[in-house]
Amino acid sequence: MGGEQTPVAGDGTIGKACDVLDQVAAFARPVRFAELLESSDFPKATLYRFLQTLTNQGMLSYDPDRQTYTPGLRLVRLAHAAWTQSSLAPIARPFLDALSAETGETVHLAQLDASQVLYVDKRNAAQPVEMYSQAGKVGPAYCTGVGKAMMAYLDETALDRAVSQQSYHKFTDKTLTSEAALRADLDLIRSRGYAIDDEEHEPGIICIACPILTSGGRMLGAISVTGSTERMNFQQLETWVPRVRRVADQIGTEAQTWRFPETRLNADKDRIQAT
Amino acid sequence: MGGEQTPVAGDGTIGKACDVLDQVAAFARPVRFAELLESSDFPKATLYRFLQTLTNQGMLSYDPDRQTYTPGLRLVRLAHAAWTQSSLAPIARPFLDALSAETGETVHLAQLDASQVLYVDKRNAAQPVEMYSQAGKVGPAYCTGVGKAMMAYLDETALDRAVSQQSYHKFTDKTLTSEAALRADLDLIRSRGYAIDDEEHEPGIICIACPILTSGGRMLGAISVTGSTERMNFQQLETWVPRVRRVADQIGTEAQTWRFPETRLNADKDRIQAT
DNA sequence: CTTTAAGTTCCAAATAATGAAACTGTGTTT
DNA sequence: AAACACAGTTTCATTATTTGGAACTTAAAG
Repeated sequence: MGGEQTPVAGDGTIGKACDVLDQVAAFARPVRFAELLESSDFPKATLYRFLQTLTNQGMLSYDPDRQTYTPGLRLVRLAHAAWTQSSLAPIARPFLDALSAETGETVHLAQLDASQVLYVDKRNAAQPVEMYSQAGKVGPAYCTGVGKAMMAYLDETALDRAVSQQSYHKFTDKTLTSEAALRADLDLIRSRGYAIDDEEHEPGIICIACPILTSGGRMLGAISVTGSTERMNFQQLETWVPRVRRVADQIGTEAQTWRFPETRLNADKDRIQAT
Repeated sequence: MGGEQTPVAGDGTIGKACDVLDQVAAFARPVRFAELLESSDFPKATLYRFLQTLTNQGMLSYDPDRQTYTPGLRLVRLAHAAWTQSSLAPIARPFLDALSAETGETVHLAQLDASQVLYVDKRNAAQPVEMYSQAGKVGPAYCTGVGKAMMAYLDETALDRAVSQQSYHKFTDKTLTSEAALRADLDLIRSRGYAIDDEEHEPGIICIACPILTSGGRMLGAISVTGSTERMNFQQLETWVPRVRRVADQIGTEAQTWRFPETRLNADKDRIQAT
């Protein structure tokens, strides 16, 4: 399964440290030193010192019983800050609530991270949102509605990089599996103003997605409404397009206008009320 | 060499980079270069390059319109991995569900991170009191039930460090504000097996908390049941202690026994069902 | 058109990272 | 019990990166 390596290499020591973090995260389970060593380009001593330092910093966590590493708690703390300080997710929240209530369908808010789709928030008709089990997930960009909607509005440089970094795995027989096919679809998306995913990632799952843009044309993210072919077809799903586009525009405008509320030094985060 | 100057100890370049991340997160809002420079020990050029590199790595995110930095999306992705790979949170989940259903009160799962309480999971009360804490949030350790429960079971070295790192701000007139008072309470907690928070953090909020320990005595975290003085007193709340302790023990045992399920290389995480 | 502040680049000196090899400790085989 | 294999840890001379004062380039204010 190709493309798990970050060829971005550079950025000195910090870049290497981040690579190690990604590597640990990529295992999707607690991992031993020897396993990491095998899948790593670093020599033993170097990798060892990285793990020591990162663990010491709380970016990794080490289980002495099992002798395994996992991504650390400090990341959770920092991610919480990332989520709340973002100029997109907190703003979009009420809009997602509304959109979810109106459509009764699954709604996603996504951003682009390292040419991948990162789901930042979600409304599922049935289940309530659980922050770190649902948001934070990543998915492919070339075969999802939000992914294509976002890529379509990247500037040329970023687009080239993003397009070339996709892995083009054929999830279904409708998946676009070439750069050319993807670029053609992106052109279509730009002229139409929204993206569709016609079972390109999962059979039976279709969706429409709109980019979130600032007035200056900068792409911030995307939102989508997802349905299943068992319950609906594209005709029905596309009736939501104007609504979704309006919501996307509103979020884009607000995100641009919005200033972070002034925090008084004292009574800002004392509302924890939890022991 | 001495090196007594820096308030924040550094693990070389990586430690410094992490400090910068924390600093950005600590502002709790998008922050400009100049603001960071002012609150930083680093010289201009150094800080500048750190911000460049971290932004480039996705650990920070830069808003070109506003010229501000916030913690980056990559942290959200990594935190998601931290949450799912942790040997505590996923295991504790069903137990929290059960405890929440039985008690009808707010239930927290916390871990210790840098001598602070980090809330890792949470269940809201049936009759939701106004509550702002959420997963990822941090709180003080010296005046919360979970915080004291965890500190009481640290080994001597870690305890000394933790106790000395508390800020001892007097939130209410019942807050313990000295190292001596805290240590005395921790002794009591050890002999009793659970911690109480008697409005020490917020007026009207009381709670009982039990540590989660491995059979080897290693402290993994804590769980708590929180109530409000308007609806109940300690007599009532403490009837839950045996139940909470049993749950904590079960979680501790499972966390120790548990092996991460083998991941098939193929059909691992494609169940995203999101476009 | 100045002036001031904010952000960016340069480069020699200082510092930190590197990694081959040697070492330690633990558990297993002969 | 000695010999071995193995996973993890430490050492240290070499090499590469980081550092930060100062100079430079905008961008806004007077």
